[in-house]
Amino acid sequence: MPPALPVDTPSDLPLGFAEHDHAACRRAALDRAAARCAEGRLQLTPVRRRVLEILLEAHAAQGAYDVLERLSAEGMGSQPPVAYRALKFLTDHGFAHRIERLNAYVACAHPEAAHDPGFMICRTCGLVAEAPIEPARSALGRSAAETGFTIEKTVMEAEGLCPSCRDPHDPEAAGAPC
Amino acid sequence: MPPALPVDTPSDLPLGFAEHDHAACRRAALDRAAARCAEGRLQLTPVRRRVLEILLEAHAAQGAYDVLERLSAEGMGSQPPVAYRALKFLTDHGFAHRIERLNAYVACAHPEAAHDPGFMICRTCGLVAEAPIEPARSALGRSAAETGFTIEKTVMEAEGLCPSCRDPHDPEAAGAPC
DNA sequence: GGCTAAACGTAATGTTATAACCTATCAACC
DNA sequence: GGTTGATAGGTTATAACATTACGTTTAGCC
Repeated sequence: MPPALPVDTPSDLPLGFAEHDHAACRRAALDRAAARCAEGRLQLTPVRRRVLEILLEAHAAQGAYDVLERLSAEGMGSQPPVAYRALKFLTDHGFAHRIERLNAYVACAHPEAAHDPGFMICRTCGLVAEAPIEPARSALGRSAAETGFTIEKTVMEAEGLCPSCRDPHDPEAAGAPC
Repeated sequence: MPPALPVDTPSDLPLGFAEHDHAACRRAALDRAAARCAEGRLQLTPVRRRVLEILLEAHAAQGAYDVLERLSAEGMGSQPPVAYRALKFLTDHGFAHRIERLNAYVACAHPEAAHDPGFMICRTCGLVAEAPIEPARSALGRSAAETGFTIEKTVMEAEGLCPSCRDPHDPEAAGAPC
């Protein structure tokens, strides 16, 4: 068995596509969320914590009803609002993001700071990688500036093939297990 | 009554937010679509044509069921697949786009050529302006290139306030009637 | 005419999301 | 110690969005 990989990815790939010690990755994200909640007087209640854990299980998006099914199996509520309320808390506070293209949710890969996220979604393996975006520097941001449009929220999602799915046999192409 | 405005907007605002002769705008879009269909052996059937007309009525997004209701009132089909099939035809061939953020559809503002669209969505008046985007030059495109991710489709949507809704009394701020 | 492919009509169902109302908990305050 | 207000959770019902499946019609072609 190989030694545990560091949480910070050795390659320059974004977290979703890079091989890494995911158990540590999950733990770290959960700890950061707990710390942020403690600071900000936000309540990381059992349901909210569990939903975040479920989202953290993989760098892939999960539907609200998938999450609900997991909760339900564990006796934590069986009706849609339970899942939607927890997901709203997590997305409102930046612990998770909604992927509009998929009507689904992912844990945030950079929960340290507020940011406008962009996503790369692999249509084959379903992995989602998050890239921080500066709206002002995006193509759409430039259009908005010219137009006088005030951007409040951005949705930036690209769908396609991740390195591993594109070149299944290329060892250079990352190592996320697809 | 003022003379008709030219279809090409006098200001540098994108179509959705700029004052313009919308009747001419609609006619032109419909004519272009008809021409493209004739060239490409695509059938612009009555239902498809009517759905495009409905979408062209305003530079705002309409839900599939809004469209269906209109069709239904005119005796052109009353079940969801009627609307969804027509919308799929229009979006597949670039005559319309889907706005993921709104689960809704807009007529394309630049149907001459294939393009990756970006959108500015005003949360107050609902107007949607389309900006052509070059994915390769977008922030997400640069991330993808570094990552080795192959982009096949992009979703680029900004939600916020259009010039008119932000500065309701400023005559400089376009003139789209909100 | 008979064939095929594309489009359409319709019923049923699947998937995603929210409204509305009530209860539980807990801390602040008098 | 009881009242109050804020926040979270439980539950029912329903709204909103989308697709599957299957049969019929239409248009073009041999």
